[in-house]
Amino acid sequence: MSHPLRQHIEEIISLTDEEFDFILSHFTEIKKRKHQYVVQEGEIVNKEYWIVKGCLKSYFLDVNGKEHIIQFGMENWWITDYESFVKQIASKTSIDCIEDSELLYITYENRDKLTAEMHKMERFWAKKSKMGRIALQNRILSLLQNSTKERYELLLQQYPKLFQRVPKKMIAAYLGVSRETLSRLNS
Amino acid sequence: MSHPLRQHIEEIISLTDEEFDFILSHFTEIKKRKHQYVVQEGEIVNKEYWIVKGCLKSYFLDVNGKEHIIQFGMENWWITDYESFVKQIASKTSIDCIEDSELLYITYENRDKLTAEMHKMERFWAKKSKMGRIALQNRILSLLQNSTKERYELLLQQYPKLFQRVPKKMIAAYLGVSRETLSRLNS
DNA sequence: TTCCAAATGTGATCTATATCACTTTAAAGA
DNA sequence: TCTTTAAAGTGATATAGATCACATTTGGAA
Repeated sequence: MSHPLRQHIEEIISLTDEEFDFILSHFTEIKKRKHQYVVQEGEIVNKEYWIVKGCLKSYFLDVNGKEHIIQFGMENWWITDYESFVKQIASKTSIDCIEDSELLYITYENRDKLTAEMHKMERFWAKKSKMGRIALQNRILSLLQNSTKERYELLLQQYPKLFQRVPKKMIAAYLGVSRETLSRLNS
Repeated sequence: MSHPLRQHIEEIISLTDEEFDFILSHFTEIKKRKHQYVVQEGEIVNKEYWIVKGCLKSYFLDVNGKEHIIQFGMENWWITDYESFVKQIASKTSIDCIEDSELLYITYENRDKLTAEMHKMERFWAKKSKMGRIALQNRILSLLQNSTKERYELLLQQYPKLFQRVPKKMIAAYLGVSRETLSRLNS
């Protein structure tokens, strides 16, 4: 069985063994424990992470110290502070591990290099960027259109595994609702 | 003075006269009157529009017939149903002119062709896609974090011109609030 | 200029959700 | 295993915003 990252990339573009080895050589593996961070607010993020195993959240703390979750990440997902990574400015968000996690990261420089060296990967990331944008637009539409209960049920339906892995209060912070209200949705 | 589209593209990549002429040859100009549509819900969108002059809205009608505005477009902005255009599936949204408008459009095929023929344009659109994604993420953050009044004031501050050009009820439909509540924010 | 439709403002009421306070349950360390 | 901390449930209350109803203003179209 091939490397999970290879399977992931080959969902979009096909690769030879040599090409994949070349790609993989631009990545580094790291392990993090639950509660450890991979990105901290204020830093200029120069890595993009691909999740081999585990679960993470990217979140923003507002002026009142309230947490707003932008994204959960699980196996086969990419995670970083995208704005900081792309623009090379200070990050507004942090990323923490919700479980012990195994990650592969690529640095900004290596991603740049790989994009230039290998046109297929430029296309891969362009596609990912397009798909990410579409997903965000649909989330906005859902925030405008659906009630809290509807958004809760849609999330439950789309990512049932998430509910076994992350505390409800984080689901609430993702949906933009208080944990008390979320709790009462079940009754 | 050079073509406005050239100025727009040259904010990201520089072009020779020949290159720009080549790019422009892939576009077609159209004019639309106020209240005319450029995209209708249900169609497979195969054009991306660049606004030379005018003002448009892309919106979604929910099951109750309530309008939710995804995006306003004014001079130098791109507009289309991005999900329909990229995935070539039926559009969930419609796009109407709020004012008489002059548009340049590029078809899906021409965009594909131009991307393949001219690497610079592949990079241009990749950059646009990244920036679009960042903007959407910030809008989600704002929906999660800010009160209606704060979102109203942020919009007013970011796009003051918008308030002279579009009815308040559309601003309300963009912010995700009733027109009555928006009206009361001023008092 | 007149007339009609759309846009806007505003009062009264209803409802979903936030917030605060406290209890119960579960999980993680020591 | 015990102890501490985090998570989750629930009642009471406050509040922002939706909804309905109607008045007023504005902008086009005839």
